[in-house]
Amino acid sequence: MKLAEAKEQFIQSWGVLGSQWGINRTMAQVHALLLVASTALSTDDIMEQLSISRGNANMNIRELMDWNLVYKTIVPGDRKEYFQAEKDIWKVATHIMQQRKKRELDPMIKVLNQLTDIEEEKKEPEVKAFTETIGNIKKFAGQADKTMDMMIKAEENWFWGNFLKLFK
Amino acid sequence: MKLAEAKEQFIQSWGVLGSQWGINRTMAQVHALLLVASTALSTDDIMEQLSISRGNANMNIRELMDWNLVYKTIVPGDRKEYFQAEKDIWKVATHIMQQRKKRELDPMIKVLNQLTDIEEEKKEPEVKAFTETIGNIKKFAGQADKTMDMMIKAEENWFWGNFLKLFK
DNA sequence: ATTTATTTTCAATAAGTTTTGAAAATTCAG
DNA sequence: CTGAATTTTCAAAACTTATTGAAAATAAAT
Repeated sequence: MKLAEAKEQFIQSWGVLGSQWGINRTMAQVHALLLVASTALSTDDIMEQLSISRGNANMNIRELMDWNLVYKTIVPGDRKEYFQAEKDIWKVATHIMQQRKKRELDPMIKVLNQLTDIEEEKKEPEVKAFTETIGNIKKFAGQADKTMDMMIKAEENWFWGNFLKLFK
Repeated sequence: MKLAEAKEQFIQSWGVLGSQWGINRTMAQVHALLLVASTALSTDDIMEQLSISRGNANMNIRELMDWNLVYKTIVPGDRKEYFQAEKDIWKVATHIMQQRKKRELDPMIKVLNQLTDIEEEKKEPEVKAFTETIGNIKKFAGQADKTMDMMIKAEENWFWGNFLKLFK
C-alpha cells in the first residue's frame, strides 16, 4: 500500500472511531493527521490536507491543545504557528481519560451524590429500587474514578508504574 | 428531595452522559428509567414517562435489548410486553464494553492491521513516523482489547475474578 | 376467520451539530 | 505607528442524526 493511501485510511478510521465516542469527527481527523506527520504542520497544511475551512481547522486545533493532545511549536523566522501531536500513546490515552473524567464523569458523580436523601418512606419498593441502583452506580463510579486517577498518575506509583509498562 | 424529582434528575444526567459518549440520549434515558423502576414497564409507560413517541420508544427499547441491558418480561393475562433493566452494575458495564468493543474497537484494530506494509522506502522520515505511530497504537489497542476480554470473562478467571470483586 | 390489541417500520420532518467564510481582532516587522 | 500577515470569532448555511406518527405487519382472543 502507498503511504498516502494508508494515511488517508487511518485518518478516516480515526475520525469514525472518534465520532462514535462523542468526539467531533474533524477533531479526530486533525489529531490523526498530526499523529502520523513526521513534522509539525501549519493551519494551512491541515486545511489543505483535510479540505476543511480555516475556521474549522482553527477551532479543532485549539480544542486538541485544550486536551493536551497537540502542542504549538515555533519555527524561527516564520510567523505562522506550527502544531505537533503528542506521540506517546500512553500519554495520549491518559490525557483523553483525564479530560473526559473531568468534563463528564465528575459532573455525573456530583449529581449522583445529590440524589441520596429521598423524602418518601424508605420501605416503599419504588424508593428502595431507586436508592439501591443509585448506590450501586455510585460505588462503581467511585472505583472507576479511583482507577483512572491511578492510571493518570501511574508514573508516580511503583505498582501501577510497573503494571502499566505492559501497555506501553 | 422527592423521589420523582430525584428520578427525573438521574434520567436527565444519564441521558447527557450517554450522548457525550456517542449513545443516543433517548436510549440512555430509557435505560435510566428502567434502572430505577421497581417493576417492569410497558412501552406505554415509557412513552408517557419520557414524553416520547411510540416509534422512538420501540426503537430504543429494542436497541437496549440488543446491548443486553434490558430484558422482556411477560405479565400473565396481559397482552402488552413489559421491560426491565439488568440491575447488576458490573454486568451493565461489561455488556456495554462487549458491544462497543465488537462494534467499534475491533473494526479499528482490523484497519490498523491492514496498514502495515508501505511501499515507499522505509527509511524516509514520513514512512518512519507513520509506521511507528501505527505500530504503537496497535500495541496499545491490542492490550486494551485483551484487558476488556479479561474483564468480560472475569468470572471465569481466578486472578481477575478476585481483583475485580473490588469493583462490585 | 374476523376482530382487536399490540408492535414494527419508515418516509417525512424536526432538532441538533458542524462547517464555512468573511469580518474583526491580534500580532509582528519595519 | 502603520500595514501586512495571521489568528480568532460567530452568524448563517450545510449536514447529520433523532423523532414522529400513521400505515403495515404481527399476534392473540373470540
